[in-house]
Amino acid sequence: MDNPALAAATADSGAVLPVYILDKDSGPKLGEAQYWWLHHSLSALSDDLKKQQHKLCLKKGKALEILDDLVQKHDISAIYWNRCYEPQVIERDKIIFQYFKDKGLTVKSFNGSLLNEPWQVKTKADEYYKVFTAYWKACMKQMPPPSLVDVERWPSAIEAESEHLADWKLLPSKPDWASGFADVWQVGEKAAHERLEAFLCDGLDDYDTARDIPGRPGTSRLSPHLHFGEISPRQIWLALQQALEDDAMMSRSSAERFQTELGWREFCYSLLYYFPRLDEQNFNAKFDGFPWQDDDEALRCWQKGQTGYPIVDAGMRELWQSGYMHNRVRMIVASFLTKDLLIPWQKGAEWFYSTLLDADLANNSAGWQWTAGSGADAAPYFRIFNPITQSQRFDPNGEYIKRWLPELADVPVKYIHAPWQAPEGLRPLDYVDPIVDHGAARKTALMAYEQLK
DNA sequence: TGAAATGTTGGGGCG
DNA sequence: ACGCCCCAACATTTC
Repeated sequence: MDNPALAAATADSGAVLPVYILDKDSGPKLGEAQYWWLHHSLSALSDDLKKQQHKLCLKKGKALEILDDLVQKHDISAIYWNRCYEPQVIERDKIIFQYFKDKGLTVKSFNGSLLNEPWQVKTKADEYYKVFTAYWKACMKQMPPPSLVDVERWPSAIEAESEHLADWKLLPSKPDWASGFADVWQVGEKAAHERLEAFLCDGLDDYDTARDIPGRPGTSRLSPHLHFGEISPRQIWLALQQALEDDAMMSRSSAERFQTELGWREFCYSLLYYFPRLDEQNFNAKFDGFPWQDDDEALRCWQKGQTGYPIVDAGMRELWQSGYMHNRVRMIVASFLTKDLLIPWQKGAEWFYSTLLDADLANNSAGWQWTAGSGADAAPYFRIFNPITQSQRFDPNGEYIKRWLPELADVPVKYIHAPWQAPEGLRPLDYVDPIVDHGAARKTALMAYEQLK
């Protein structure tokens, strides 16, 4: 456990009341798929607290009103929480902070989910960083060695009336589109740490190269756990250092690469903090004049995984069925949406947000702007992925494609990346033709980009 | 954390 | 033996 708010609360008080508030209006934004994760995560947390003779209090509604009610009913004198960084949540929490402070309560917030707070990493000119490498260099130079805080002694429990998790109906029922999730994911703090251990053991050494091969389990798959706070980046950082000490043969470049990915997460949080409209507004204002096409039909093809490009469609099916998509494929499908289809990146970000279990406002928004070319330290617009070349390079045997597109099971490897080029007899019958010609689409995109200058 | 177009080089076939 | 062409392989630039 690495929960500074809880650690401080248990250390300071004679009794604590752990509470989770589902605040749909002004709390952290939840994607549709994430309600499934939230259900299981709260269930696991509740079980863990039970083992300490504590009861998790569940409440739904406006956070301020709920807290105010609990404070009065249970004679509460202090409120502690770990900070969230979504702009609207920052605003909400500022109000809550002041409200209870004025009432004479002790109110404290803590850093539970970042290695560095956004305001701790600034340039010499006191500006926030807009280039990742400079940002990360500064972090590595100044970053304090992370330390974990744990509950040392559980004080007595305050029992409050709790709503029932089942009544919240967070799980989808008809239809149960989450049926595939449980095959792939185990939710909760314990599962998160088992995942980390497994990755450090089997995945880290080869991370540098395997991370790009979607057919292989080369990534950590920790992102949903990180998002929901089931594991902290500090825990990951320290475990990584430990693994390096324990195994002198461990690949340095792989470990550093993985650290850098945590760095990107922090960079995204910093961008969102200083550019609060990152999820809707072009970071680079030049892109405000970009001639995007609002093609709903093409958008639907992309969402359903029916573009005719196997690597794109496999990714979109993986997303729909498992609530996740491999990072390499995220870049490919995002490039396809914004450059081959010229659909605004916000539409892609929205779809990702509603379908990803790891949907995260900072990461998702920054990632989409990065691909679209409008972001901070973004890929230049003319860097257009070729879905066929990418497929050949990173899924050479079509393993990933065949896993998610069963209708291509019998297509020979030679044609798996571009089945429309197969001779008549080998062409799959129940697979669509490409909705655009990549070569032509690329030229159109470059012409559209010219208009920005 | 690209890809395509264009430029350069060097080896082999061939007259 | 020599120059010429072809073109693959690699490097550079351009989008």
